Amino acid sequence: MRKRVIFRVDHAKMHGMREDWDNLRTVLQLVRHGSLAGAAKALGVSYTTVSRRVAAAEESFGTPLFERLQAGYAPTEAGRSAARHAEQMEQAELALRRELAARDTALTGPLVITAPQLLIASHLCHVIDAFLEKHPGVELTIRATNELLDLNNREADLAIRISDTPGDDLVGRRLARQHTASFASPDYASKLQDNPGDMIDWLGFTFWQDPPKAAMALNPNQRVRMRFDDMSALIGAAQAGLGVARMPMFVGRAAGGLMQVPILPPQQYHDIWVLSHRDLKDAAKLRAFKDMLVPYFAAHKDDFVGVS
Amino acid sequence: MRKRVIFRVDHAKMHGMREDWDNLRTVLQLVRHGSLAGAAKALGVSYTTVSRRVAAAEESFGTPLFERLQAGYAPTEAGRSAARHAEQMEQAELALRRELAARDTALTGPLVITAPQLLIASHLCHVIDAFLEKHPGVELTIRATNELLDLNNREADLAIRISDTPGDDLVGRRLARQHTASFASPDYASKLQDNPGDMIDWLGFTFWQDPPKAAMALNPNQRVRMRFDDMSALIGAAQAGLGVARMPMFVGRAAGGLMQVPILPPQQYHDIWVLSHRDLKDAAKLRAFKDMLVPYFAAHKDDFVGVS
DNA sequence: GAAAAATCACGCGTTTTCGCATGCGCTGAT
DNA sequence: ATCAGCGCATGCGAAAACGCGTGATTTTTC
Repeated sequence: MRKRVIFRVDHAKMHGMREDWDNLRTVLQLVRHGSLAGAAKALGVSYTTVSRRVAAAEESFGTPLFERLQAGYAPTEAGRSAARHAEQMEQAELALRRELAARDTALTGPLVITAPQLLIASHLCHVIDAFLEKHPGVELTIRATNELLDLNNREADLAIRISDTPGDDLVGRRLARQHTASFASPDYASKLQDNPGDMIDWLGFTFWQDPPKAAMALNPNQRVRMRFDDMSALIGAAQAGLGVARMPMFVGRAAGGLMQVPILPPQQYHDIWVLSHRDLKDAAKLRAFKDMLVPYFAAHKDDFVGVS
Repeated sequence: MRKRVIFRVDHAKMHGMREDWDNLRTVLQLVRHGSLAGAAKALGVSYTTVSRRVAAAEESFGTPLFERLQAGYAPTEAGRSAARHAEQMEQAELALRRELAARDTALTGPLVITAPQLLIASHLCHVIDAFLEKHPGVELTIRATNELLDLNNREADLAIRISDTPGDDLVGRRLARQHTASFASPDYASKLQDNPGDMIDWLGFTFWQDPPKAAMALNPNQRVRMRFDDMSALIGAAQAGLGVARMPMFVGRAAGGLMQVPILPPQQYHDIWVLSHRDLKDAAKLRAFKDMLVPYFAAHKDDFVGVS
């Protein structure tokens, strides 16, 4: 009895107090965020706890991992090393979570998908509606953003993106080819038609310097009147009749109060892809969603390309 | 204020209750040991805690990891998968601990070395004595065994072994070449000398079938009288005059009451090596120890080889 | 075939951990 | 120059985790 206790203590001591995998996780987040508060938010605990766990980790490793500065916690060389290894541990954990998620054959529980706002509003909402109708047990979260969420991290299980570059560890298939075209309000469109020589006002993105080169070649009397950093705002301006905007065909068609103008013929644009992590390729819920997504886009493929 | 709290909750929920790296460690040990009690002993906690942590892990992953059988906990396929990934996490942790240990330049604190019992008794004890004299701050643990301890695991920091095969990730250098020779008690030795034609009784290891082939070629009148699975026992039998034993030169010389007999000339045997993990090659304490070890063996190299 | 050992589940009292509140130093803006 | 904002340390009460003891069942041993 007594001997057993002693053995236990010896064992733990010899192998150096291994009570600290969670502490390593904390160290990793603290290195990433640089402050107790930031790490605490990421971990969902109070910063007091972060402070304590880090102290415990330093105690366990027998070496300081951070310098306490006024501006926050700065990792020492040892701290950075700890974070590097903790990152490997995190990768292993994420791989495990993916594997377990892939093994799950139930059509219930959480599912996170991400897609561009405008594509959700115009088309995906119908797919989502039908999907939930068919599988009411799925707790669907939709992250409407153009940002590239990290599918490794499982910030999302499935992404619908407008891009040509899937990225590592991701697999996917093309849902549709699409074109861009020029759109304007009916008023502005008829004005253009009636006065072909008038100045054409473009509504562009912040990174546009000049009107589209191909358009300038046809008619040099054009300018960029306003620049936007947001697609919705740009659409609103076009609807208000402020000028001509170049946008994906499906966007212009879905937005009310816009009509296509023949200033520049439809042009090939980035394809629409559905992407998921390789590990989750055959997960039941993802497959079920894709099985509705793909036929939908096949049936509506004309929405995305210009009539020739 | 309120919004922040909500965000925290959402965040944690979305990423699936990541409070469980320590729980994964528990799952790994439970898969390894197969019972709550075994895992608990390895972790230094009570088996009640193991049970709770495993339940928490299953809750977190949303899938059973073990089947509760009468005989213990049997991992499910998901449980085995979790253990595989947890093993990777463990490797990362061990690599980190090695790296931090290597970075430690202080000549204080724990140091674990392992070596064969007989080599410690005859020679290493002097090196160890001098080392501790010079570096009294080092808490030295000596694991006297012929088993191959896991240097990855840091069951030992430094190993002195009689072997030709260092193994992966290990680096080392040769301390000495050595010979084996035949030894017997003085009584038995003089009996052999006086009656050259008599039967020679060998004391061998369990895996010996016959006396050494080279000896048989010189004189067929020999047999293996007893077989041992323990070197100390074998030496004792030789000291008691029960026969002739083949052993490393340094062992026969160090054991009292034995003398070399010319039945078979000294033969090359496995070299003596000092080994450590590649990551720990330049750790201060290890280097300090090696810096005393190597000159010692250089000065005593004649102890290990036969006079020609 | 019965005793002994080992296994897990459950409930209770204790220890540990956690989160909140307060206090202090620094930075940057008004 | 003063004052809000951010960041960390510390103390205290609440909550969670832990270890122990008990009981039921099964496997092993004599």
